[in-house]
Amino acid sequence: MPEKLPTIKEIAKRLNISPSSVSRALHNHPSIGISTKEKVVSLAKELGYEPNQTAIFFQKRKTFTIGVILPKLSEAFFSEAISGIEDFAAKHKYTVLVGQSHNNFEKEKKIIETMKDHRVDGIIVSVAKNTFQYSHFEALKKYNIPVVFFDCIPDTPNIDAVECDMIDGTVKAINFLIKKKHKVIGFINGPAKLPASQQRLQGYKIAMQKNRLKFDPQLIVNTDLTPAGTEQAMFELLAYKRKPSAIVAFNDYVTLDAVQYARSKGIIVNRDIFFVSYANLPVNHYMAYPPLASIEQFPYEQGEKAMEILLNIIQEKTMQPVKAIIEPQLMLNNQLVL
Amino acid sequence: MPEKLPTIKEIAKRLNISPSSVSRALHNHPSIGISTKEKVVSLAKELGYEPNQTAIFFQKRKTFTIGVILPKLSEAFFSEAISGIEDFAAKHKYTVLVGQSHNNFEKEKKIIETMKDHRVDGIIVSVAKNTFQYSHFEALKKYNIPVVFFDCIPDTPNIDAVECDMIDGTVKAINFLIKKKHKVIGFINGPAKLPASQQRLQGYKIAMQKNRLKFDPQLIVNTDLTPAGTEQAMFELLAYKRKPSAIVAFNDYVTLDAVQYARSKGIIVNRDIFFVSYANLPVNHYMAYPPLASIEQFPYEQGEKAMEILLNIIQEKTMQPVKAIIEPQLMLNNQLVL
DNA sequence: TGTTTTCAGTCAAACGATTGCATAAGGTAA
DNA sequence: TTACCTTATGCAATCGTTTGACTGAAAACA
Repeated sequence: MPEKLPTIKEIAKRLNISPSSVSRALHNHPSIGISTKEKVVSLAKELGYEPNQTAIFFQKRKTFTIGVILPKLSEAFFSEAISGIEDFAAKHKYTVLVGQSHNNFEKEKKIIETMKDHRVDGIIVSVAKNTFQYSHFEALKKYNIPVVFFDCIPDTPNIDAVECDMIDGTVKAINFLIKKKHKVIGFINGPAKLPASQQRLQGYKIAMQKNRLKFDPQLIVNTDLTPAGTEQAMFELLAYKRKPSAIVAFNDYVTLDAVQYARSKGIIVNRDIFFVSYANLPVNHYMAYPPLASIEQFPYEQGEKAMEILLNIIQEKTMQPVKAIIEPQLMLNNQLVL
Repeated sequence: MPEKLPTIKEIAKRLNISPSSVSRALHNHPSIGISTKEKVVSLAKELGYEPNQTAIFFQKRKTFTIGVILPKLSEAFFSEAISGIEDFAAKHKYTVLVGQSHNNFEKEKKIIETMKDHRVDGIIVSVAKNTFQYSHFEALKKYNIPVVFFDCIPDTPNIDAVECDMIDGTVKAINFLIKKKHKVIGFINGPAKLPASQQRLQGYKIAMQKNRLKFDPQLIVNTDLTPAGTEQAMFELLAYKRKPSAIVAFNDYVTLDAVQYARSKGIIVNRDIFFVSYANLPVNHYMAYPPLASIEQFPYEQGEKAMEILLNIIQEKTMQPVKAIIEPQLMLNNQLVL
């Protein structure tokens, strides 16, 4: 049943020529006679010859496989991103090995280990939310495995990365709310340690300043991204004497929990209070109380771009570290807000 | 910079012994002297030796990689399933290559091709919604690549598969509604060709019969799973003179669209009409008008099980085709409904 | 005709690890 | 002392493909 697959050697033997000639015939090498080439090609087709990729991987020290490490595939942002990566990779005959870190540092390290063993040609990663030490990525240099970061990227110099300009995104969000006459704007930020949180905060400050509104630190609360953390954050915001009329939240998942909390307190969302958040989840469309607007970060495009950069590094087209910036857009019902 | 990694040969040369001895020393082969073994092990550690997996893959004709083909990672069901697969695989030192078919037959074929080229040890697949011909899976037998199906499985005999008993699931859903005094129960089924639709329909009939309710074919409509298709289906159901007081929908995404439509027509969901659907999406929790109940299909467990079966086949522990049935459960606010 | 070019192909090594078989050294028993 | 066994190790083939160096023959040129 498990019949043996034809090899180059087999073809060579049958045609009484050397394996090297077969190999060259199949690769259109110039120094191979046309008649031999035809014989080889037709016999190869007849036998259903297919090159043994594992042999080639081994021989070429290249696997045409790239590893992708993500926190969670179940977040729409990441499943979109991986589609971008996969599509771009497939176009260039690369395949994708996935690993989910579930935002766990140890797991992330283990995945890197496995991918390194598998000799992937490169890795694309969105760093786990509680990874604050990056030596496991540094270690990959020794193995000549390039890494491209996206979304959640370390604050280390000289790395290749794709990121969305969250300062700009936040400024857009705040400007939008201010245009809608909101003056007291709350901000539920993520964990303070996160670069992503720091960017958002910076954007918040810039936007308030530019609009000559007072920056009130009490309007800034943090969530650890769990529902409980978000509820606590909401509680604090709503208890504050300068109660915000609008809230910018770290992402749509936080918004979901925040809206839930507000509703449970009898607050009517989109009347008593308005939300703007990051991500532009497809489910927003179905929500009864969707955020007023959401900052689209174009995960698919980020994935594509990351893969493009990685490929350039692998093919040694790029030497300098590249940092690609994606411009986020404020979306309202999937329409661009200008 | 790209320093060469140490190999068995290198270790052998340094210790003036043969590569075979090194290999055996590192594998605790019985016939190796204790002193040599120690020398080898310590030098290996010192040099940071790591076996070249690509060489081993090639030599052993085994890649410790399995392919997973799914319609879309962005559906929560599949991202959950892949977590189950990945976790189980990781435990057994396997890695996972992913491909998304986007429910496209051609793409599915292409992915299989690539995975075959990569010499994966096995494949787990949820078949694309418009694949009705399975020769590309059959072809894998020739390459000795076992396939385990889950979720969307072909109606072919003698296949290995994990599936959720949707007849049972549908019966549970209908019984639940009948207990709630609903007598006219509409049913938005998926494309009639789909085995998944056929099972659901059968469950519907069985449940109606058991409860001595008349089976009314006009209460059964189909959607092609697009929002427009679902709207049309809803339109027909609501226009029917025996207007249903409850609707069972093919899955939560269909429900999302159906609810949207109902709301747009001024119908109050969970007062004028009730929904029960399949999938138990996490977002249901956040919906203002969630389905009354949802049939949980345990995607994580399905993934795990599929991987377990596949591993058994790869390790030749199983010879007979296995069909594992997962029992679905009706969930209400993430609580089991009994 | 003799010399150089070109063509069409072969040889053998290499990639890194594994493994069946052979063998040397040393020990033991008859 | 001889025969035999054990233990530790080496040899060489193998997995399938690629590739630099080489060769023999024919074609082209002077």
